[in-house]
Amino acid sequence: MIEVSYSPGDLEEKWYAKWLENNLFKGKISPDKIPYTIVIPPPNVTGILHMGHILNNTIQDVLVRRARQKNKSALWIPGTDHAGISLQIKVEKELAREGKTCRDIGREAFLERAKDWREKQGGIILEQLKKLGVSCDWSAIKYTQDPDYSRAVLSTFVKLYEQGYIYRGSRFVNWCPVSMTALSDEEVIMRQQDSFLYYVKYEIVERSGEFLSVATTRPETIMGDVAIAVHPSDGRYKDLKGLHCWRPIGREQIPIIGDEAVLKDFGTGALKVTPAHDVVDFEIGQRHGLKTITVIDQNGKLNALAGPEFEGLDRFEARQKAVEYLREKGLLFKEETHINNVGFSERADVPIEPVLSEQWFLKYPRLEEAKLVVQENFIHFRPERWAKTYMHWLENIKDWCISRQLWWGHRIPVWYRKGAERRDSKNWHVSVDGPGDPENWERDEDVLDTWFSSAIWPLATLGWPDGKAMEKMGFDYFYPTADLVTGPDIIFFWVARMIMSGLNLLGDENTALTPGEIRKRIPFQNVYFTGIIRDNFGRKMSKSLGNSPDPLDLIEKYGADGVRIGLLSMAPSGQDILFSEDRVAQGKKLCTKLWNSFRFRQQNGMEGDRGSIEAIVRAMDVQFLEADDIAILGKLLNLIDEFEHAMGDYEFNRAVHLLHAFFWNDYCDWYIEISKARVNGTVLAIHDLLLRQLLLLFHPFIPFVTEELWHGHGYGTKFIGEELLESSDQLRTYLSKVYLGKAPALIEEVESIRELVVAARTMKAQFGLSSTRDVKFYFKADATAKAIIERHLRDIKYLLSTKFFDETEEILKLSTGVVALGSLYIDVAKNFNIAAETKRLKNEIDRLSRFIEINEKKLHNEDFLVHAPAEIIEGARSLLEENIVKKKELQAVFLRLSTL
RNA sequence: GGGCGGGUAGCUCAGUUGGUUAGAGCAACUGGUUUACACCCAGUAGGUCGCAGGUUCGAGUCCUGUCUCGCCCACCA
Repeated sequence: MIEVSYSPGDLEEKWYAKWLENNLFKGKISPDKIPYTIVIPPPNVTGILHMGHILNNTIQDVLVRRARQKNKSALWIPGTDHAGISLQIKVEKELAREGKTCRDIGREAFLERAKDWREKQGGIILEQLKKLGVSCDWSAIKYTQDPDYSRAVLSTFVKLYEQGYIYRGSRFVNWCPVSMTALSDEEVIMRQQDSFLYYVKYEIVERSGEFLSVATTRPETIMGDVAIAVHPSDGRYKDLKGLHCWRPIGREQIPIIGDEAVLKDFGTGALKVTPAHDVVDFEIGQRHGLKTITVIDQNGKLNALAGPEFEGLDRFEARQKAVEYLREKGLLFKEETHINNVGFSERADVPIEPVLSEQWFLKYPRLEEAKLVVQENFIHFRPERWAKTYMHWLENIKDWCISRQLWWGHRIPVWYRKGAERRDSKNWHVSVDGPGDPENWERDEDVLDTWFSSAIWPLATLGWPDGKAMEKMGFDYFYPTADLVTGPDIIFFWVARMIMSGLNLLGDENTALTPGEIRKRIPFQNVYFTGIIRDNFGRKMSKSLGNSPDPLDLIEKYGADGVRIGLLSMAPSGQDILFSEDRVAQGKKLCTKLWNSFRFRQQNGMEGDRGSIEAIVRAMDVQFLEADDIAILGKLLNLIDEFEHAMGDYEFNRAVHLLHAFFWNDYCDWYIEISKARVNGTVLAIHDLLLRQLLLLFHPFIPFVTEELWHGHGYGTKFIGEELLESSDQLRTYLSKVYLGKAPALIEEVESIRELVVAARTMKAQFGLSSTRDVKFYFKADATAKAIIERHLRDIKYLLSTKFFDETEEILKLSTGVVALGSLYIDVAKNFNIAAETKRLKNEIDRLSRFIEINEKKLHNEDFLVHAPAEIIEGARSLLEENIVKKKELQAVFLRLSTL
């Protein structure tokens, strides 16, 4: 038995605890079952739960629960990510509030604080996810800095180093002057900036008083200029080649050179060459053997080489100062507004500085194979179009700067011989455990990019590379994982890198990648990219905008089930999602409605055995079966087929919509209502069958309420999550005595009765008659239709609240409704408004006339008759006939009206 | 500059390989407590499918162009 009212809060907490107690989510190695594995995209330990997590994890939970229903052995591995820069920044901010910096307290103390922080706060997000009902195997939980995981990360580094993919080099990198670390290209966000283009006068040494105009957006780097470059073929500057000009700040002679990299049509066609602070300039410098003058340090401040007036200034203050200086000296031709693209540091949100520095780089392994596995659908992207994005990235890929000048993270497993030249690899020791004589070595100070450790998530969560751990976790059984559910925003950061890691790190390096071998190595078979959740104004939901509702508040208000199904119903596959709380409210309404439909069943007595499908079918007495019963069962079978199809295509919103429509419109609004006119054991058994299957179908989406109802109605003693879902074929077998072969015809029959009832109700409503008022109805129909109507007479009368629904030979009443089965008449003398009714009829007749005209033309068109398939022509023909009859009927009434 | 996605009812979106009279939810309006549910029931109204061409017997659906919004990629200082 179930309670009168649905209150999600209590029952959700109750069932989640029971599920955990009974180890329902434990991944088991069962050789007789097909494995189904998902690894969670590990949330940042610094993150707070947002709507994106809710969507993402609901989808994963639906997939995992469905897998269990299909008798697969499911394993969903949860975990968290140590969030390198993000946590480092958090701790630094905490220190700043205490008036300290990380350098004040030193590396060891800093790491202690970071660990404290993560221990206190890092688990919160997973605890919050539990409220959503996620069926993760919590015994398999993993954190990217667990000792075994860290070893896996370092092993990966060592292996890639040994394979020759990792190297150390001095290159231009994206430098974040706030975090004081190098970043990968992916961590740089290009933004359009309104800025100024300054045209600066460079006096020509050999021609005193003559100036060259050079356009720049960065006057603060003038002190680092080592040349002025023009395009060799630029006629304007032909005669200046070989001459020199005066650097306007830090006055010195610099050469005028020709270089193809210069664009003639930008600015004045003359480029100031500042090799230390621009990649193109650096390359020009290399080509011409120019020196490099660094005037901006790694903290974003100008140094002594910039001159005493600029030393110590921040780069943006320096820009202002340089402009003022030039203006005072009359060395500015002009300043114009200019929109340029500036790279920003993703985390610190400041412009990055291109800086030449010594870093560790990774040349991506298995690039070609990584393209192939997606192109050839070894890994299936959904929606498929993301494959293009993926390919484009791989085709234009550059080596990955993996070292970070941070403390929080996996420290690079490289040691340098003390006092020896670090650049010489002879003085390196690269291993997971370090050198045997540590006193002679010093370890690299830097840590690895967080994404470097994320790249092996599907491997290391399953114990890789430790043989024993792999066996314990069932690596051979559970790998590769089945579905990865994530956002397209991390397709480069994470998805692509996982694919390359799997292909490169598993198996023997020299084994050919046959299709079989590829299938063993890929980390997942499907990648489902969710949409990004946006607010009502189309803005991305974010903390800073404060436009994201707190998921926990929503769960409090609507229940986890309501939030889950509401969110899925608004999540079209692959499209961004406009969040609306309204939809979540509808999710709860659905749960409430489900609850109440069970109460209807409950009110009619709960005797008998409902513990299995067999028992329920046994309670059906064939002689009491009516058209409606067979029709609704037939519809259930159709629903299951369509539902399975939608789920197979990962179209969750369509699947939810199908369930919703069947449950609400077909089951509640129709079948429950007509059942009220004839409650008997057979009808109740049909209700039980429908309710039971609905619970199973709904369960992955709304696990809590379905669990409660399952037990409340005694459909089984096991948890609903342990039950297998019957296919439509299996159900057809169970229901073999129910004449399901007749279902298609009966579904159509019931549809025609529904149409008739709707028309009759509309007639009542049009005359302002209460839907409960007992009005006399008359109908006119041919013999076949009459037989159908009479078969459903009891239901019709019940649904129309009328005692009188009878045949008539002639048109004797004044209002009419025409449906496929025939014509309906109603006596409405008292409420009759001739004008209104005439107008209604005229509109309807006009509409039909237009339709008839178009279709007659169509059916007289030779080309149509020749080309169109038979069923289309037949359909058009019968529809035309139907409408001609309708029109005639209406015209007859119309004529009658006009004689009054 | 290149690529991708969207523009269908007031709002949010469905609309399978072209094929019967373009659908749903919300909002609006009208009427309703009959054996679950007012978090409900019954009904009404509302759309030249961004625009212009083209292909076709037939186009929301395919092609071309165009406008518009959003996202991703890209070292014009």
